[in-house]
Amino acid sequence: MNIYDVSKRAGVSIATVSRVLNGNPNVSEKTRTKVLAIMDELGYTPNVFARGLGLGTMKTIGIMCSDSSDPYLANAIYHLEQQLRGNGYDSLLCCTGSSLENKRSCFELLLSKRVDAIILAGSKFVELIDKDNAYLIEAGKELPIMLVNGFLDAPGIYSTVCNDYGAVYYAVGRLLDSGRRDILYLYTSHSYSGLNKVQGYKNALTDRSLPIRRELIRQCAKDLTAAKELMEDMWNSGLRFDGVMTSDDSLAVGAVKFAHAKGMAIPEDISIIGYNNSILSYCTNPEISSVDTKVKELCITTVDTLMKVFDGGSVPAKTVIAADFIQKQTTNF
Amino acid sequence: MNIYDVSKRAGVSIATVSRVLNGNPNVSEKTRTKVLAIMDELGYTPNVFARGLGLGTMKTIGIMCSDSSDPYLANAIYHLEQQLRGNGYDSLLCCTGSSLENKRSCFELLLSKRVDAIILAGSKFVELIDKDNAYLIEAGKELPIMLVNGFLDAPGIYSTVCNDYGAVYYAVGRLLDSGRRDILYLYTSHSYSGLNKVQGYKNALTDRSLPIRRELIRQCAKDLTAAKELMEDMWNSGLRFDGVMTSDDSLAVGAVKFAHAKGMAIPEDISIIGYNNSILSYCTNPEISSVDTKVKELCITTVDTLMKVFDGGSVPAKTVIAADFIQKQTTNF
DNA sequence: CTTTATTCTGTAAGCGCTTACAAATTGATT
DNA sequence: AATCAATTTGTAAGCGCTTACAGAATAAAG
Repeated sequence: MNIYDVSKRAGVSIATVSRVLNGNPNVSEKTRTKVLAIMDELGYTPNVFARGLGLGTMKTIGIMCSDSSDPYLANAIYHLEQQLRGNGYDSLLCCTGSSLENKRSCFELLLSKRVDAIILAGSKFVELIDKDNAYLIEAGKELPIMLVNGFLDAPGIYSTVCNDYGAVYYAVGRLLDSGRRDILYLYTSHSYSGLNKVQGYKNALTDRSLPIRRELIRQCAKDLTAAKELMEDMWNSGLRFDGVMTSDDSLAVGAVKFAHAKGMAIPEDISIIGYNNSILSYCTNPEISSVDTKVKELCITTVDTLMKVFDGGSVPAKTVIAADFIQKQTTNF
Repeated sequence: MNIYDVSKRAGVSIATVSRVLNGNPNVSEKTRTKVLAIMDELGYTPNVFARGLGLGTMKTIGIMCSDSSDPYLANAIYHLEQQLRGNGYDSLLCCTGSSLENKRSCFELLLSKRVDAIILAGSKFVELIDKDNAYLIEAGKELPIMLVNGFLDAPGIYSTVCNDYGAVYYAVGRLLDSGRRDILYLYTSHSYSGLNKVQGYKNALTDRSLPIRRELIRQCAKDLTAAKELMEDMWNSGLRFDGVMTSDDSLAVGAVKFAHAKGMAIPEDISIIGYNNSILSYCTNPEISSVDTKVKELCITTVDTLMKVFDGGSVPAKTVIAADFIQKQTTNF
């Protein structure tokens, strides 16, 4: 069942059938409806490979993420896929894990599959593809590259980011203004957004003429138990804090566990703020106040931007989405 | 840059280059290494579209799931993608949501993309594609269909399922044997696995000559709050229970919230058992005892089976994976 | 040094589609 | 009725690859 069968049955040439297939306007209304009817009757589906060969594209977008089972990324993937399909594009998914080598090979895989664009979901990408980003910058010349929560200033590379700096600045500011003084900052990685977040933390302090204490800024694996244990270690070594700002909800859950273990009252003895407002922040008791990073909006914007790029429109290299602070039960300001 | 360039540069015909590309043994070692060297030198990547046209396949598997942001499915997708890529296949992802219409159109989309097989992740599929499954059964004649946690007895359709019946039978049995008598069973849907689970619950009772009380078997939206509120309604209307078995961790989290709200001690006043042993079950205090459904193993088996199908080997229509009960803090038997 | 079997390589015909270009049809204008 | 422009259609040449088949080269055997 191919274009020949349709053309024969409809009494036209394959060129005409192809034109109908591609919405070419140079087809009389009469033949168009006729051909469409035949296609329907025969249950004809154009062969995507042949189509791809001719057109050089298969309307497929590559999505790369480190780990699709991370609640935040899982959410992003869902929304990206929905938006892409809504625009007639398919999603080729690649989960890279965290090894640089794997990231590279996934990227090349997608390129070899001739995807029309690549979306890098998650901020841990940019700085890991390679040191000086030469690799990504080169790729950006070949096809559009969309960064979700990452930024790289180069032609063909477009970013949609959340206002992480502002979100943390605000949240930590509220903690400080409500009288907290020793605020621990736990983060998972020094990614693009990670750097912005920590800067928000620092500036919230300095803008209030408060000192930045390096011992209160700590990296931690994205793991409930790791966060809890790190805090216990810190506490047991004499360090004190009455507030915790985190770069991810999972760390905040660990903080709640820490507080429970120590018999501390939340938020009276210790305030805790999560990040991403994922389902995790709703599971604990008390529920964790968290920053809603608007994943859905981020994804919609990313895909919208991509479509504009395809249409040849001029689009901003970077779009910033405003985050929301969601007050739940681990803060009381 | 195409196969011609390579052949010219290597001083051989395109047929020979193609043979090298496809690992055809009818190439002398000398020419093979030479061609490979040239490919490498030129950075040649075969055009997948042309390849697909010639071979009729692009080594791509379609993965369908209702919602990739569900923790369980997100995990499944991750492992499926990893396994598939490890076997040289790409993953085309489609998130269908729950509407039947959407499921159908996703399925047809994947078919039209000429994927080599379709994996349906999540048990809510089989019974929703259509009433009598005629649709799926028909598709199974065209290409392999793999069901993860679903079952349908038809040629070309292969299932990998978790022993849900046994898992629930065991867990509820332990609750009963530890003296609990009024065990609430909350489930999200009457999917294939859903039916098996509830049967496990029932048989655990009847095998102990205990009555099945219909008012203790309740459906509930897969939502923390919904579960909590349902339980409150039941409790407030006078119903009493000292144990809760759920078909999903999210419901169990809701149960923990209910217990907290009522000031009940866990597990002394009420035992709670989750399902899937997802990260949610580790977030609460106390942490929720849960059934580990071995997603990774399930996915590995699914892909292994698929590869065997491709190789033409005879494979069982259904493979069962044993679940594990993970005792944490919401039970004490 | 033939002859024959074996291994290796090249030729050319697709795979199903797109599209430039030419040809045919239609309609408007004189 | 003849002319020309505009619209619609068909022809045929790719797109880059695979593979059946034929032909060349090599090796084994006489």
